[in-house]
Amino acid sequence: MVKSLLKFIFGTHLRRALYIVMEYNFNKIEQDWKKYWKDNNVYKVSNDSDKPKYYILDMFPYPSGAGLHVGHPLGYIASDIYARYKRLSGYNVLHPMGYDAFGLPAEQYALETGQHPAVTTENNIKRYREQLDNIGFCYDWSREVRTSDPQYYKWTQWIFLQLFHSWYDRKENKTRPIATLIELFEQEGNINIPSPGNDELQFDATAWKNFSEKEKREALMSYRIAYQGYAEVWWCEALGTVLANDEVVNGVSERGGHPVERKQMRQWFLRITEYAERLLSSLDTLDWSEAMKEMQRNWIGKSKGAEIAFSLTPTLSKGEGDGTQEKFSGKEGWQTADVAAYSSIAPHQKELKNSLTEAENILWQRLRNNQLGTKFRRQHIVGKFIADFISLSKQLVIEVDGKIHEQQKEEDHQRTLFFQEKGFKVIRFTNEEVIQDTDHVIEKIKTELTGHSGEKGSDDENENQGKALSFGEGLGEAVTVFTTRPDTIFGVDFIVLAPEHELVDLITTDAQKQAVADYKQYVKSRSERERMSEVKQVTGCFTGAYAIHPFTKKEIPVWIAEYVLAGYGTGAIMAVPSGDDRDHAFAKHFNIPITNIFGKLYSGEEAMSDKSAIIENSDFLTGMDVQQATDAAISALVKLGTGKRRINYKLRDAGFSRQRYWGEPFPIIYVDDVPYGTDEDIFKAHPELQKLPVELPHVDSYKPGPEGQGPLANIPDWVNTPVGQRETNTMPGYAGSSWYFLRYMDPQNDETFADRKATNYWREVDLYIGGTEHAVGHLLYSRMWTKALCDLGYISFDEPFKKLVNQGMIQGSSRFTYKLLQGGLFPVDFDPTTLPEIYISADIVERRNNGDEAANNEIIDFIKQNKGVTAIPLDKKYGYDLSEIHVDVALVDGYELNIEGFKVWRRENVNAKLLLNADGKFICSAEVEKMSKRYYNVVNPDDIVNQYGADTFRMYEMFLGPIEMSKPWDTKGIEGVHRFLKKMWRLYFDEQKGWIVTDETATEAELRVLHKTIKKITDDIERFSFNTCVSQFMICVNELSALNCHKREILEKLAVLICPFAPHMAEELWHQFGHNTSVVGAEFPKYEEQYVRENSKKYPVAVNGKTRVELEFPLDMEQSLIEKEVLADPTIVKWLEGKAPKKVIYVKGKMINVVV
RNA sequence: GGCCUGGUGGUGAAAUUGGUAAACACGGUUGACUCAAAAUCAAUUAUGUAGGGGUUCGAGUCCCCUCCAGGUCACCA
Repeated sequence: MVKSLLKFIFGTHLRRALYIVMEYNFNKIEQDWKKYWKDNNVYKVSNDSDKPKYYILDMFPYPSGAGLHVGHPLGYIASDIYARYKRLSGYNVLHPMGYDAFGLPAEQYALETGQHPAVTTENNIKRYREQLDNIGFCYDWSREVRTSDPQYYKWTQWIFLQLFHSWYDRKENKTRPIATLIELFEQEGNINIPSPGNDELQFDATAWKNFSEKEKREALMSYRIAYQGYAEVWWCEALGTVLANDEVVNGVSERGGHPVERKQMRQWFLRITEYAERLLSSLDTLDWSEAMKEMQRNWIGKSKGAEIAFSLTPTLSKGEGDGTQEKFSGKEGWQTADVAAYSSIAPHQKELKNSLTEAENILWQRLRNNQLGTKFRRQHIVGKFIADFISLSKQLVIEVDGKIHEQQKEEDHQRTLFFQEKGFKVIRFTNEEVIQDTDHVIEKIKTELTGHSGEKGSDDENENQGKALSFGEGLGEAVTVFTTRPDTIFGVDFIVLAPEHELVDLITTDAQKQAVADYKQYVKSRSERERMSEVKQVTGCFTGAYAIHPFTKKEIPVWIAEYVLAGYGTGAIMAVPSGDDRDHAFAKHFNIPITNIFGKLYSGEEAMSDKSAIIENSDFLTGMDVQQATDAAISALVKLGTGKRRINYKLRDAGFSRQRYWGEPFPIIYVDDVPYGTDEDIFKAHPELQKLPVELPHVDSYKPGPEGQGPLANIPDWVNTPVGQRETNTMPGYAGSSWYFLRYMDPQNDETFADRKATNYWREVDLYIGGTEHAVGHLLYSRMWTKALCDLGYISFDEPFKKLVNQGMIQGSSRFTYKLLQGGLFPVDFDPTTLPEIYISADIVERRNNGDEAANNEIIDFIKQNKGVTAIPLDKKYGYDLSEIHVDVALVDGYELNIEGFKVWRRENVNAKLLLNADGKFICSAEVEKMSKRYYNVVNPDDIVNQYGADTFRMYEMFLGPIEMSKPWDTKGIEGVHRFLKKMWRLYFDEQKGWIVTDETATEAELRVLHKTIKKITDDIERFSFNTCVSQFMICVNELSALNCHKREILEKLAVLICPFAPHMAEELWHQFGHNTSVVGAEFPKYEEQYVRENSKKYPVAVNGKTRVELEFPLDMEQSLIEKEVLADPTIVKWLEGKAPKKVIYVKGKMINVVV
C-alpha cells in the first residue's frame, strides 16, 4: 500500500533512475569500462618487465566480409580468460591480435565488384574490430599486425630472401647460408653434398669453377630452401586463369564448369622435405593434442623399409649391362622432392609419347631397334626433363623442334643446359630437316655417335657411367620398388608399376603393347574422383616383362595397375599376395599363383597382414619374426647390392607461388631469365630496386595476366626494371602467417623483423588456441620457418607453439518450414502467383510421417481450402509434396515460428497460409549444420551482447561445454547464465538499498564456500575446463545467497576471481569497493586449505559394492574402529543377512565397502 | 578402408587418481508474488553411462569384441 503510494508520488522516471544504480545494468557498466580500458591503455604490454612472461596467441583470423558469428569468439574468449588469469597471477602476458589480411576471397570480390581488395579488407577489419571490442577482450591493440601492410610484408619478403639464400646441410642437420655451400663447391664440388632437388647433378671443384654464372645459379637453385621448380597447376582456358585444387570439381572449374587442364609452370617452392625428420621428431616435445600430432605425423608420412632393385627380362638390351650395383652407390635415402617432380612430368611424357609428331615418328623408325648400333629411347625422362630421343650409352640427345617446342623456348634452353651438364651432347633438328632430308639427318647422327664417344677422356667415361645408371636415370635394367615389408621378399609373386611409371613403355613386350596402351587409356579416362570412389575395383594389365627375384632368381611377372601410385615411393611395388590385402585381391582377380610364406596363418582366403606372424617358407628368413626377418633381408640385399634400407616420406615440397594479385610480391628480379634476390650485389647500382618492401602496385584490373600469369604481369611499368623483370607471382596465404607470432613481439620495428631482445624475452608462444583446420598447413609451415630462422641464428628457439588447444566448432542450429511444392496437384489454368504459399507446421507433418491418417487429412483439407482445388491426385504417396525450407533462426523462438515476422521476411510469404497445430502454434523442424549465411542460422555476437551483455555472452560460450568439443549454438540456455550474473550482483547490490556490502567478519561456512571456489576455479582454469568454472561460480553464488552473505572479506575476492570471465562486472565491483585502479592489476585470490579442511566425512557404506547407508566418521579415526562400528550398524547387519564379512575396504575420505 | 575423438536424463553437460553417477544449467510441470505479465522465489521432473564380455572388493573411467556418430587421410606399398 505504501509502496504503491510512493510509486504514484515519485513517478516512473525517478524509479528508473534509482534502478540504474541498483539493478544489474550491464549495458551501462560494460560501455563505461570499455571506455575506461581504452582511455587508460589498461591492456598495453611492455617488453620490459621483471615478471615472468607468458605468451598467449589466437590463430590469425581472416577478415571475411560476413563478420564474426558466435562460433568465432569461442577460442578468443578462452584465451582471454587464460590471459587475464595469468596476468592476475603475476605474469607479464602478451596477448595480441591481428589479421591475416591477404587472401583469395577479397580478390574474388574485387573481380566481381571492381572494389580494391585493400578497401574491402579495410572495411572488413573495421567490422571485425568493432565486434571484437564488443566482447571485452584484453588484446594489446597497439601491437596489431596485418599481413597486407607493407611494413609487415617487408619482413615476410626479407625472410623469403633468407630462405632463398640458404640451403639445408644434411650433415649438420641445419639450415645454412648459401655462401657456405658455394665455399664447399669451390673446394670439392658437390660430390659429398648431393642435391636434394636434382640427384643427377654432379660436379667437382674444377667443373664448378668452369660453370658460367647462369650454370652456377642453376646448380644452387637445386639446393636453396626457397627454390624454383616446375609444377603442374590447373589451367582453365575459359577463365584464363590458374585454379586451386579445390576450385576444380569433377574435372571442370567450380565456377562456370569450364574444362581445365594440367599446365607446367615455373613456380616457387619451399624445401620443407628437408625438415621432415625434425618436424616429425620434435612433435614429441610439444604439448599438443594427440589428434593434432597424429595429423602432422600422417602428413609427414614417414615409413621405414627398403628399396629393392629387381632386374628385368627379357626386354633388356644386353649392351647396357646390369646396373644394379651402381644404382646404390653413395646415395642417401632422400628422394621426396624428386619424386614430386617426376609425378608431375610423367603424365606429360605419356602424352608426348602417344602423340609423336610426323617428324618424330619418321626419325624414330630409323633409330629404333639398334639400327645405328646403339639403343635409342624416345621421350625419355632424365631428371626433370624429357629428351625426344636419347642414347644413354653414347651420351647423345636428339631434339626435334616441332610446334610444341616453339612455346617452350625457355624450357628448351634449360633442358639443353641440363643435358650438357650431365655430359650429354645435344643435337637439334627442325621438323622440316627430318621430314625432307631424313638420310642427311641420320648421317649427322651417325657422325655424332662415333665422334662423341671418341672425344671423351677415360675419367669422364667413368663418371658418366656412374651417372647414367644412377637412380631414375639408367632405366631399362631394373625396377626399383619401395617396401615396408622386406621380410616378405620370398612371398613376392609379381611386381606392379604405376601405369604412369617411366619404365612401362620400355619393358612392355610387343604382344602386350596393345593391352597396355588400352589400359593406360582407361586409367587416363578416369577422373581422380572415380579412382577414389571405386577403391575396391581391381584393374590392371600384364606388361609381358618379367623381373628376376634377387634370391631365388625366379622370374616374376611385371604388371601395371592403378592401385600403385606414381607419386609415392618409387611408383613400383613388390606384390606379396599372402601378406597384403590389395596384392591378394589382385592375385585372385588375375589368377596369379600365390606363394604362402605364413604357413597355417595364411588361409588362402585372406591375406595375413598381421605383423605378429612368423615368416615361413622363406629360405634363410624362415622362423624369424617380422623385425628379425626385416633386418636379415635388408642385410642380405645390401650384400647383393640390390637393396638398401630406406626411409620414405609422404611430405612434399610446398608450392609457394600463386598467380594472384592480393598477396606478397616476391623480392625477386629475373636478369637474363635467372632469378636474383633483390638484395643481391647485381642490383647495387640501383639501390631503389634493393629496397624492401617490394610494394604491391595498384592495379585497375584483377584479371589474370597472359599465359596464366598473375595480374601483376599486366603492369609493364612495374614488371620491367632497368636491370630485369620482376617476379609476377605472389606468395600464398601461409607466407605471412608463418611468422606473425614473432612480429607481435616488436611490431613497429623498422630495422629488423623483431628485435633479438624482444624475441629472447617472449620466445615461443606458450599457449596457442585455434581450430583444427590449420593442422597441416599453417602449423607445419610455421614450424619449418621457425626452425630455419633458428638455424640461421635469427632467433633462439626452434618451435613456435609450445602448447596448442583446439577449440571445437560452434555449429548452427537451423530451422525449417514445410512448404507445399507446386505441380501435379492443380488445375491447368492454375496461376501460382495468385494463390498463397502454403506452409504446414512441423509437428503435423511428423504425425503424418508416422502414419497418422487424421494429420494427413488435415493437411489435404487445408490445401484444398486455400488453393481452391477439389481433388488430390493419387500418383504420389500423399498426393502432394512438401519441401523443407530454411527459415531465419531469428524468426523462431525455440521451435515456434514468429508468424508475423515470417510473412514480412519474404515477399512471397505476405499472403502465405500456415497450417497451425492444435495449440495455435506453427512449429519448425530443426537440424544441426555449419553456421552459415545461406542456412539462415547465423547468430551475431553483437545481438547477444546487446540483449544480455558481453559478460553473459562470454560465460555462456564457456558454459556450453568443453572448449575442444563442437556443439550447436542454442540461445535458449543463455538465460541461466544471465540469471546467475544478476544473482551474483544481488550479493553486492539491493534493488532498494543499493550497495549492501558490509565489513563484518566472515563465518567459517562463508570462508569454506569461497576457498572451495578459489581452488576449483584455479584448477579448472589451469586445465582449460572453463565450463566447470562457470558451474562452480553458480554453486558459489547459490551458496553465498543461501548464507545471506554480503561481506567484503568474501565478496571482494569473488569479484577478482570472476574477472577473467566477466571482466566488466568485476571492474565495476572492484571500483565500488573503492579502488581507483583497474581490477586487472589485482591479485588472484590464493586458496588456503585451512578454511576448507573438514575433520569428519559422511562415508557411503556399501555391501558388495552396493551403497546401503551413509555413516559419518572422523577423518583421523583408526580403520579398525571404523570397521567395528560399520559392522555394528543395523542397516549393514541387515544387508549382511547373517553372513560373515570377508573383509572391509576402507578408503580414507572416499568410501567403505563390506565384502561378504 | 586406415588412423584419431567421442557415445551418460527431454537438452547442454559434470564425475580431475577406478571409490555415493547425473553436479551446474536449460526445458517441462506445479505453486507463491501480480489485475496481468516480466522479474524473482519455491517445489517437481531421469533404475542406470550405446551393446556384449573381462579384470577388480568396487568400472562411466582399465582391457577385448560389436554397433553408432564426428574429425582426418584416403589404393601410402
